[in-house]
Amino acid sequence: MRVAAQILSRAFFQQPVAQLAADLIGATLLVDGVGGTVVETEAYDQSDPASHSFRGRTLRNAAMFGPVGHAYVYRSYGIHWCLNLVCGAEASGSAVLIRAIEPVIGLDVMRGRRGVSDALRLCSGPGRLCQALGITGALDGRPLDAPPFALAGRSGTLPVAAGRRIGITRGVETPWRFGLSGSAFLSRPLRA
DNA sequence: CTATAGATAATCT
DNA sequence: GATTATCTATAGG
Repeated sequence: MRVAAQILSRAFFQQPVAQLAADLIGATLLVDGVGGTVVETEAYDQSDPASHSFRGRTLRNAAMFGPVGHAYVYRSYGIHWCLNLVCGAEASGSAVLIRAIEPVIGLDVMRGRRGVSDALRLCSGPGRLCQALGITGALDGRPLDAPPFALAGRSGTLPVAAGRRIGITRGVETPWRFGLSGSAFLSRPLRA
């Protein structure tokens, strides 16, 4: 078995967005040394009516049309920050939303930022994990292979399940939500 | 356990 | 003026 985690290459981010979203399950994401294992993602691309990039480039979603392997961070419902990883072909407007991670490193830091002690509620949701990891709009467009980010791929094969995305009103039929089967850290259970 | 309201601001119609 | 890739607190079964 492999011990050291792989640094993710440029080619990794140039996969089709749904493939990348599935392959990110099990990856390790850290911000300033705080974070854990990705257990839930959703894919969005420009042909998808649920995507921020659907109506073309705007000031907010500019990072989605920038280089792959960078972050797209936006404010949701005026309150929360949400983290995406830009991917696909260059300037294609594709990104993977990170919806939940299993907290592994820096639990006390995350508890302090979140004001919650229960590990199951620390990072189980896109807004929650951004608060726990200290992700804000200041990180929008930043490369994922340089500080404060650290991202490493999984080593083996994991049971990944797909389902419908959450919180959208258009494109609901597209099964582009992916999660680690059976994980207790999903924002919501995945049903087949 | 499920259901619903309220917060809060950029973007879109 | 309406909508939104959300979360929390609170009320009810």
